[in-house]
Amino acid sequence: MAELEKTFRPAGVEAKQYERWDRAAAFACQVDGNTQPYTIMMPPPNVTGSLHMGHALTFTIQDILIRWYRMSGRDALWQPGTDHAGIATQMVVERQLAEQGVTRQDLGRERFLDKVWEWKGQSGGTITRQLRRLGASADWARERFTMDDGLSAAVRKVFVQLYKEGLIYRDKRLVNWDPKLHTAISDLEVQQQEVDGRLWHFRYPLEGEADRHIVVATTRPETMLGDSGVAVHTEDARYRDLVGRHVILPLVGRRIPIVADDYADPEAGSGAVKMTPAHDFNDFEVGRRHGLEMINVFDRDARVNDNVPEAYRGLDRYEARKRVVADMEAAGLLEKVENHLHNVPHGDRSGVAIEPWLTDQWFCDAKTLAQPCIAAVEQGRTRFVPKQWESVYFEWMRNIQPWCISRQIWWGHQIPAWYGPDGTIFVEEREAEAQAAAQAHYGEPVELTRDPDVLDTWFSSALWPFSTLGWPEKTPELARYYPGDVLVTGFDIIFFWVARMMMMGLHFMGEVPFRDVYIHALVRDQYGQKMSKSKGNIIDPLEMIETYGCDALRFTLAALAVPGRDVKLAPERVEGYRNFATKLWNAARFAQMQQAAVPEGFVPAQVELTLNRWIVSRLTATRGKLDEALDAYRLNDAASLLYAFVWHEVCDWYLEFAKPILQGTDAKAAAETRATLGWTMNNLLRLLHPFMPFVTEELWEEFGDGELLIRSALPDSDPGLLAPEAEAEIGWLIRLIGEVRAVRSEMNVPAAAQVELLVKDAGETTRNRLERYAEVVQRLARASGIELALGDLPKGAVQIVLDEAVVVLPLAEVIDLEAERARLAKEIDKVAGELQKIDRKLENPQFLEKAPVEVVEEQRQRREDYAQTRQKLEGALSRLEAS
RNA sequence: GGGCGCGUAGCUCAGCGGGAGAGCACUACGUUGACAUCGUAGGGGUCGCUGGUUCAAUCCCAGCCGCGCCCA
Repeated sequence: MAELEKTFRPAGVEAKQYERWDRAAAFACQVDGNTQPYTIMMPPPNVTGSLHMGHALTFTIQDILIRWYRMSGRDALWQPGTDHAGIATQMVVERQLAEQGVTRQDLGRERFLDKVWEWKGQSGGTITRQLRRLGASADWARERFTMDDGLSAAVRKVFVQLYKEGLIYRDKRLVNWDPKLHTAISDLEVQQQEVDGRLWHFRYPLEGEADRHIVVATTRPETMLGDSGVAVHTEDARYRDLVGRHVILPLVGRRIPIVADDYADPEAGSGAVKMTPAHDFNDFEVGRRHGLEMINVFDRDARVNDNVPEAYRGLDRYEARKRVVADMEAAGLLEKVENHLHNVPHGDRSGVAIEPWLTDQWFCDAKTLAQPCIAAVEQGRTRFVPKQWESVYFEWMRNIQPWCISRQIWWGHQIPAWYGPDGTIFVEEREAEAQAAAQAHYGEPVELTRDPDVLDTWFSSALWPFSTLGWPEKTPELARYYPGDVLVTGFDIIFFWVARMMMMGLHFMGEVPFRDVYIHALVRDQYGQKMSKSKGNIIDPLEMIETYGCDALRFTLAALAVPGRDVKLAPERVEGYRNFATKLWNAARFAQMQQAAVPEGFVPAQVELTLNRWIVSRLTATRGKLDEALDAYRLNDAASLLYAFVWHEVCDWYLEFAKPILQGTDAKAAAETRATLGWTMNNLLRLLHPFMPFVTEELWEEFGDGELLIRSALPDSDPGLLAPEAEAEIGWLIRLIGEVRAVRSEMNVPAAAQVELLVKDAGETTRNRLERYAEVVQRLARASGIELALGDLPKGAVQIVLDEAVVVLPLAEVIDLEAERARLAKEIDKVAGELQKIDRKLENPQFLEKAPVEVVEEQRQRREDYAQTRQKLEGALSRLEAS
C-alpha cells in the first residue's frame, strides 16, 4: 500500500470499502454453513422514511453487534427490509396527485395502487440507500418488503387461520376514527396532546320539575346532541333521590335517564356526568352497563349528521360546539365556563383530533394472543435488556384491548373476506375458495363482494421474524434462523414491534421470535430536548457523516449508548471521535513507516521483550473485556475500552517505548518489536472494526492478510497471552516517567532542559529496570542521564517517591526551595489523611470482626504502602530542610 | 392519578457497599520526524437534601426537593 496520507479522508474510503464488501458478498449469511447462526431481524423502517438520528443509533447498534458476532465466527444474518407504511405512503402519493389536481377516487383503486407501486419503485429505496452510507452490513440480497408476494401470502394465511380460530372477528365498536383520513386507527397510532380547553357546565332540567336542574360539565359541548343519559356515583347522597328519574335534554328535547354508576367521580365538578355512549370510550362502557341508547351524531368527516335537530345538521364539530354553547347560554342553561387543560387524542399521521366513532371493523383478540407472550417473558425465554422494560411490556400485555386491524384505505393488504348477498362473511385466502365456500353455504353460486378495507401495517410487520424467512414454506432459512438472537429497538416501539412479533411468533411458530430484546434510548439534543423540526434542533446523521466521517458518528453513538439512558448528542462529541479516528490513522502511519508487519509464523506467545509481552497482554485483556461488554449490550463500555486502549496505551506508551528499540542497534529486538507492532495494529483493527468499519478496513489493506477485515476473525482470547509481570514492569515505567514529568512541570523546569536523575534506595528490581529502560526514560522524561545515588545528595534537589526508591532531580538552580518544601508537605498531608482513614478502620474491632478477610487484608496492604510512601516523603523533606 | 427513570467536576455522563472516574471545556508550557484533528502537566466535586440500615453508604432503604418520560 502507498504511504498513508497525513490525515484520514473518510469520504472516498467509505464508498470504496462499502463497494468492496458488497462485491465480495461479505454481508451474506451462510445457509448451508455449519457454524452457529447469529440473527438480528431488522425492525423494518417505514418505506417513506429517511434516515434520522434515531435510525442512526438503532442501526449502528445492530451493525456493531452483527459485525462483532460475524467476526466471532457465527453465521450472521441481519435481515433487512422496509414496511409498506399504509397510511403514510398513501398520503405521500395522494399529495403528489393533488399537485396535479387528481384525487385517488378519480383514478380508482387499481390505477391508484399502480401509482403507489410506481412511487415505491422510484423513491422507496431512500432509507435503505442511507443505511448503506451508515455502513450497515445487512444481507441486502435478502431484502424484503411487507407487500412482497411471499409476505402477502403469509398475511392472508395468518388472517384466515386466526379468523377460523375465532381470534379475528368483525364487530361494531367504538374506534378511533380519523375524520381527515377517513379511517380507523389503532390505540397506538393515537397521540395524546395537551390542549388549553374549556370546561362548560350545563344545566339539564329535571323531567316534571323544570326549575330543578342537574349540572353536568363537558369539554365537548357538541356531543350533548348525542347524550342518552346522565350518570352519578352510586354512593353520592346528593343525587340518590334522582337516580331512576329523567332529565329533558336541552336543545334536543330527548328524555334521558339518570343512572347510578361508579364511573362518575363525586369529587369532580358537580359529580354528575353526561353520557354520550356513541362518542366516548368511557361513556360507551357505562352505556352498555345501563342499556343507554347509542346515538351517533357525526358523519365520517365529524360533521353533525341527521340524528339531531335540524339547526345543527351539517355543521362541523367545532362550529357545532359554538352553536350549542350559544344556544345553551341563550336558554339560561350555561352555569359557568372554566379554563381547562386536558389531553385530546390526535391522529399521529393526520394531526387532527380523533373522533370516537361507532363503526364495523375487524378486530384481533389481542388478549388471548398476549397470554403466551406474558408467560414467555416470565419464564425468561425472552429477556429484556435493561430488565426494567419488562414491566412496561407486562403492563401493556396484561391490559391489552382488542386490536382494530382494519383500515379504510387502499394501500396495504386487502382483507381476504368476501360478503354474500345477505352479508354472510366468507374468509379464505383466495377468491376461488371463498366462492366455493359460498356455494356450499347457499347451495348455488352467488356473487360475492370483497371487503374493501386493508390491514394495519403492523399486522404484517408482526410476521416479519418468520415471513421474511419464507414461512409458511418450511425453508432451510426458517429452520436455521428462527428464533433470532436479539431484537434491537427503542422503548417507544415495545408495543408496536416487540409485543406484536411476540404474539404472532408464539402463535404461528410455537416459539418466541427472539431471545433478547435490547431496548435503547432515544436520541436527544445536547440539552436533553427531543429533536424535532419545529424546534430546529435536528442533527442530521448524513450531515455528520459528511463533516466528520461515518466512523466518527458510529463511534459517538456507541459511546453514548448507555443502556437505559437517553442519548444526548452534540456535534462536538462527533468531532472528538473524528479526532480519535485521526489518532488511529497516525499510529498506523507510524507503524507503516517502521515497516511493521506480522511475519509468517509469528507467535505472540513467544515474544520475549517485556514491552512486547506487555502490549500483547494489554490487547488480550482488552479483548476479553470487550467480549463481556458486548455480551451485556454495554456498547458504551466497549467504546471506552477501545478508545482508552488505542489512545492511552498503544499511542501514548507502546509507540513511544518502541521508538528507541526500532531505531536502535539491537537488530533482534528491533525485529521482534516491528513484528509485535504489526501484530498489534492487525489485532486492534479487528477489535475496532465493528465500531469503525471504514477506517479499519482501509488500514487493513496495510496491516491485514489480504482477506477482507469484515470477514476476518476477532483476535485470540488465549489467557496464556496475559503477562502480569510485564504489566507490573511497564506500569512502573509509566509511573516513573509520569512522576518526573509532573514534578518538572510543577517546578517550572523548561521543557527543553535536560535534568539528571539520581535514584536513591533502589532495590535490585528497580536497578535492573533502570538499566533496561534508561534510554526511554531519558527520552520521555527529558533526562540527561540516570545514576544511582550512593553518597550524599546534592543540595536543593527535588525528590520523588516511587515504591521503595526515591528519584532525585538536582535542580538547585531552578527550584524555589520554599515551593518544594510546600509541595512535599502537601503530599505528606494527603498521605497522612489516607493513613488516618485506614487506621480508623483497622483500629475498629467491629471492622476486623465483621468485614471480609480480604477487605481487611487489602486495607492492611494499603496501609503499608502509604506508610512507606510517607516515610520516604518525610525523609525527602528532612533532606531538603538540611540542605 | 398510576408506573418507570434521573439529579456525581463548568458541560455530557460512567461508577452503584470498602481507594471519587472519563470525555469535552478551561489554564500553563510545548512544533523532539506518526499525529496541533497533536503532546506534557494542572486546577476543579459537602456524589440533590434529610433521616435510617451497616463495622463501613455516592452506592441499600424511607421521606423530601427538583427534572424527564410513559400510561390513564
